[in-house]
Amino acid sequence: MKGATIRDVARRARVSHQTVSRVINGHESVTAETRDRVVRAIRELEYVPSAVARSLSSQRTHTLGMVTTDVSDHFFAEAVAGAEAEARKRGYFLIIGSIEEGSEDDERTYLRLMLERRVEGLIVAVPRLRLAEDDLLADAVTRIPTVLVASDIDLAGADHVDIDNRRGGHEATAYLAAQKHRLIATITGPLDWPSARARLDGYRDALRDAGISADRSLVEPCVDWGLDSGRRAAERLLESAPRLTAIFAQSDLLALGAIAALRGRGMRVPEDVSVVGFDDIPVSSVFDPPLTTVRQPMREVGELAARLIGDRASSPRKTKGARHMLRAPLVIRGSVARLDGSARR
Amino acid sequence: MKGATIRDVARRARVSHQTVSRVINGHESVTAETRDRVVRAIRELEYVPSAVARSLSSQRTHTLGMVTTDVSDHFFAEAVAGAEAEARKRGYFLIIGSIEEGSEDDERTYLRLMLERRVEGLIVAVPRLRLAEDDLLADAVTRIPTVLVASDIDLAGADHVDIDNRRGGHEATAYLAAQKHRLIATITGPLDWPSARARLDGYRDALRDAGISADRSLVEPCVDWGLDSGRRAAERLLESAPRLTAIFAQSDLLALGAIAALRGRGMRVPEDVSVVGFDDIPVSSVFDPPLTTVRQPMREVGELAARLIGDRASSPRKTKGARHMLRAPLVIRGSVARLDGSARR
DNA sequence: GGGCCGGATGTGACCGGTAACATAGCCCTA
DNA sequence: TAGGGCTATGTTACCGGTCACATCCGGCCC
Repeated sequence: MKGATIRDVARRARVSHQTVSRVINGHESVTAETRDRVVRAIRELEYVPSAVARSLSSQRTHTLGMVTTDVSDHFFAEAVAGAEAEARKRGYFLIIGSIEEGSEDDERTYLRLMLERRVEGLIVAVPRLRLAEDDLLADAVTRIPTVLVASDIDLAGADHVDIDNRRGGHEATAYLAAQKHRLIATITGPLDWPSARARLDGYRDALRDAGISADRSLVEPCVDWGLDSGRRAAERLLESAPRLTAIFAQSDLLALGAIAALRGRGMRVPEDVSVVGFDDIPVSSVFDPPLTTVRQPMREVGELAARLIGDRASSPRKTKGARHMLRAPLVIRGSVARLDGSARR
Repeated sequence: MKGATIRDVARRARVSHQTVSRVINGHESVTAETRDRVVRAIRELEYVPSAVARSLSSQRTHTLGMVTTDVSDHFFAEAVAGAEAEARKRGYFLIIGSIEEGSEDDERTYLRLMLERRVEGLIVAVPRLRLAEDDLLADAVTRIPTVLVASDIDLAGADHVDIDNRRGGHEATAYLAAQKHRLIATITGPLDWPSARARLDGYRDALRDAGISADRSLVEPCVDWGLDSGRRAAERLLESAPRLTAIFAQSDLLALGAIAALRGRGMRVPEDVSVVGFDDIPVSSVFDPPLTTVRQPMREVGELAARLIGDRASSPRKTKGARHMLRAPLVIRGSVARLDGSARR
């Protein structure tokens, strides 16, 4: 019998539906003998309890929702994996809505869907959030615990989790400066991403700290974070600043693209130009040269987001949301050379 | 009012709850005037309909479930993204369960959860499925449309979607043979993955077709698909078969690891040893040398899986499941050199 | 031996929607 | 002008669980 209900089971085991419910939920106070009869009936009828009905009557869905940028992006996939693991550990099920560039569905649609499904917590990992003033999101925050990931909008009542991009950008640039580089260019991601702006700020901070004056021709923004953009950006940089000796690229892919372009021009990395990336994607370590980069702990970001929600859900609601910054440490490998006053080109 | 229900709205708009339901579902036969009153009440009460209640009474969840291997693996993330996009296009919501290596939760747990949530279709993308004889999965198949992705178990009634790994392995190897290589080694993934075995079969087929006799010392299996494994495998190969001129690695990461190892031994790629990978991950094209590899259309796999389920759900149930093979084409780049009888080492 | 207690089980309402049918106007036609 | 049919709306049951409370029964205490 396919659509067996709790009452079907009850009838077969000749008990009340309530007793079946007790058996399912491992309640005390059921005779071993009765339990057996019920368990057997469940098996015979291939009964699978309905989470839908349970949710309706118990008013609990044991579900968290996560709205994210396209999961085929490694970065977000990691965050999802982290959040999922943590959620499951706490007895929640994670449902995700992955927003594709160019799809009709946007974050509002997903947010709405999740609210309708009565998720008990919400993780929003959409960096280019256009919802700043959105009633829907503000509304969600008043209903359920909400965590914003990698977003710069400040939503009262919501927790925020982010990578310390500014510090990461600072470390990368400072490291290059410490290796005696002076003409340090940077290839940024799309500047409508808060993370791109923060990394750029870190870059500028570090130059200032090192007593290097900023040069606008050394800053090259891209429309996306991909390889091709990195390649083209490097080519533009070589036009505008042919004497640069180092590049801080805001993503590993941008860095790899830049390296390809440099090689195409007959330059060696790191001997002629040093390169630092950002992300630490899996291939970075085997690239030739192994890429020096800033590691983003995305998995931990996801975990932390889920944990914060779990905490909020269980404890009496704390008043205001905090901003949690995870450090992105510099991983030193082989794509940066020390610039000695002597040998260069 | 936070927990407003359809009846609260009805009271406020001074209509019956059924009329509210009609407005929500865009039903005809509601006066513009009445509709206005209802819409206003909905807004004032910040009413969000409950998908839970709706599902219970309508017996429809508009939800597909996808159980997959860890989504932080690029390969599966792509498949998820594809399935999600297609599902949404058809009005379904995709909920995913991402199984982590070493976590307590296994596919059975997730399968169970999805069944409880009354998903209307199921995509199972767990290559190393231990469920072959599992009652739970067999049971699921009888209840709802099910698609198995990249699995070699044959489940009556379920559709199967897979990459044509055997053909892919054949193409890669045949290409090397066509470039006059004779001592062609292969680095395989874990042989408990069906895809690894199929690619190995393709490799063997191609050798046979080219009249090259198989040599067991040229086959090097790995415990995972990662970089380090590729590196170590290449080192073992150089021990056992120092005169090899080509390697077919069953994943791009294995290939990149192998290339790193070869370089570590002072060998050039492709001049001394040619390498072909499998996957076509994003960095393959910018690697130095650009990697010749077999492209896996994972996104399409996910899309197709979702589409098959949608079709099944809407049309009268076709009897048996079909096996759909997607072709994985060889992408020729720069990591393979033609071996002329003349110059070699 | 009656009353009380607590464990095992049953009863009925309820969660928030949808479905099916009922009803009340209203217009149209014979 | 009565009856038929259509439109707008209301009424009630139902989906499949959980919850609160009722009931039954045996044992124990005084």
